[in-house]
Amino acid sequence: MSATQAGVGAVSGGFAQYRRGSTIFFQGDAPTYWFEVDSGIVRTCRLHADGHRQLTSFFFAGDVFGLDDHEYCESAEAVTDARLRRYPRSGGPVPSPGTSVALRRALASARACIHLLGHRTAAERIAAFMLALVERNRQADGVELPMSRGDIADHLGLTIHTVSRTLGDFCKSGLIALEGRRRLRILDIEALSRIADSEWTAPPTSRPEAPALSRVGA
Amino acid sequence: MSATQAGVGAVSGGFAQYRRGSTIFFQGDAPTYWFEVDSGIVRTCRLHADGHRQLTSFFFAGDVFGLDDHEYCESAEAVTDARLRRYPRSGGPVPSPGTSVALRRALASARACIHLLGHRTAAERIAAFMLALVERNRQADGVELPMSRGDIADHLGLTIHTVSRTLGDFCKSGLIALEGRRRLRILDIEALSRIADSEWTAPPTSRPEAPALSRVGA
DNA sequence: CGATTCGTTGACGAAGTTCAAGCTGCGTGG
DNA sequence: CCACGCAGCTTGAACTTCGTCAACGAATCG
Repeated sequence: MSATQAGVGAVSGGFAQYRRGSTIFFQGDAPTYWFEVDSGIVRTCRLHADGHRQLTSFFFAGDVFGLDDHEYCESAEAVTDARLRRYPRSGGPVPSPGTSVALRRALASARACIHLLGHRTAAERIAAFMLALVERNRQADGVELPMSRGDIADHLGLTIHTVSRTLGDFCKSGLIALEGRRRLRILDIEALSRIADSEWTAPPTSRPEAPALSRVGA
Repeated sequence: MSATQAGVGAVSGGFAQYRRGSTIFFQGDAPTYWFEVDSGIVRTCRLHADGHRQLTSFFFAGDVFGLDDHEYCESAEAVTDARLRRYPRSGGPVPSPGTSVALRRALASARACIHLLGHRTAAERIAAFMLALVERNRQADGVELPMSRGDIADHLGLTIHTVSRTLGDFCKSGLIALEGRRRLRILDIEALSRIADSEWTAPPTSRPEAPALSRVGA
C-alpha cells in the first residue's frame, strides 16, 4: 500500500492523471473529492475480512463515482491509465440536488451486480457481463477487455481459471473470437443473449411477467 | 393487473391489509405509493427473463419500501398477513426526510446481498442469514422463520434442497434446534458467527490482499 | 535476455444441483 | 372425526459444475 497518491501525475484545472493500477481512494477514507472519468477506466472494489475481493463496478468516460457520504465504502483504482476530473466536496455541491440521486445511482449499480451474481452458471455470468460491456462500449471492430481476468473473476464471483476456460469455450463454440488477451469480437450476439438470459425453449403460456395467480414460490 | 389488489383488505386512514402471498406492487408499475410496515413481513423480489427469482430484501415492522423513482424496479409481496401504512406519492419526487435513510438502508441491504451471493458456501450464507434474522427479530425463546424455504433459497441463491440440508446439518451439529418448520432456536451463536464470517485462525500479515494462504471456503 | 507477472490448460475433488421418492402438516369434504 | 389431497419440506443418490492444485506458455518490464 502507501500507493495512495503514488500514481497521481500532473494535476491541473481539477484534472488528475492516475497510472494503471494506482489507487484513487481507499475504502474507509474520508470522502474529500468526487470524480468524473475523463478517459480511462476505473474500478471500485470492496475488500472483505476473509480477503475476498468484490469488484462492484467499472466506470468509463463520463461516469461519476466517489459520492459516498461519510466515508468511501469502497476503494477505487485505475484499471488503465486514467484522467479524472476531481471535484472537492467543500460545502457539498455534489452534482445532485441532494444525496438521493447519488444513492439511487449506487443502488442501481448494486442491483446490476446482484443480477450478475444471481445468474447461476459461469457461462451465464460471463455472457451477461460481456453483453453489458458491449452495451456500454460499442466499437466498430470488437470490444475492449481493459480489465484483467482477475478483475472479471472478482466481479463475477468466479476464479480466473473459470473465466479463462469459459472464454475459451465460447471461442471454440464460435460465439466470440479472442484477438489477443485484451480484445474480443462478438460473433453471435444472439446466442450470447440466449445464454445470458438462460432462455429455455418452451415458454408455454403468458408469463413474461404475470405470476399473479399464485406462484408465490418458484 | 387484476390480482394486484386481490389481497388488499380494509383500507382506512392510510392503512392497508394484505393477505399472505398477495402482491403489493409489481416490478414495472408506476410508483403511486410508498409503504411502511406496521405489522407482518414483506419481501421484495426481481423476476428475470429466465424465471429466476431474486429476493432482495425482507421488511419488518417499521421498515419502509417502495421508494423507487420512475417505476418500481422490484415487486413487493406479503410474506405473512401484513398491515401497511400507505403514503401516496402525489406530485413531487419523494417526500419525507426519511427517504434518504431508507435509500441508505436499501443500499446496505443490497451490499449485504452482494456479499452473500459473491463468494460464500451454502453454510456461510445460511449462517449469515440466520444471524441477520436474529439481529433483527430477537425474541426470548427463539427465532421466527416466517418465510418459506423457497424464499430463503431465492434470497441466498441456493436451492431449497441445499437450504433444507444445511439446516439439517446445523441441527445435527447442535448449532440450532428446529422447532417445527417455521421456528428455530439458536443454540451456539458463537459457532454460527464463526461460520458466517468464515474466520480463519491466522490474521494475515499486512497485505490487503492475502487470499493465497487461506481457504475462503470451509 | 532473464525475471516476473498474467493467462491458459489438464486432472482431480468437493460442493451443490438435479432427479426421485417419501414425509409432514394442514385444509377440505365426506 | 377421519380420509384424502395438496403444498411445502426432507432426504438419498447420481451427476454437473466449478474451485483447487499443478504445470506450463506468453507477454511485459527491467
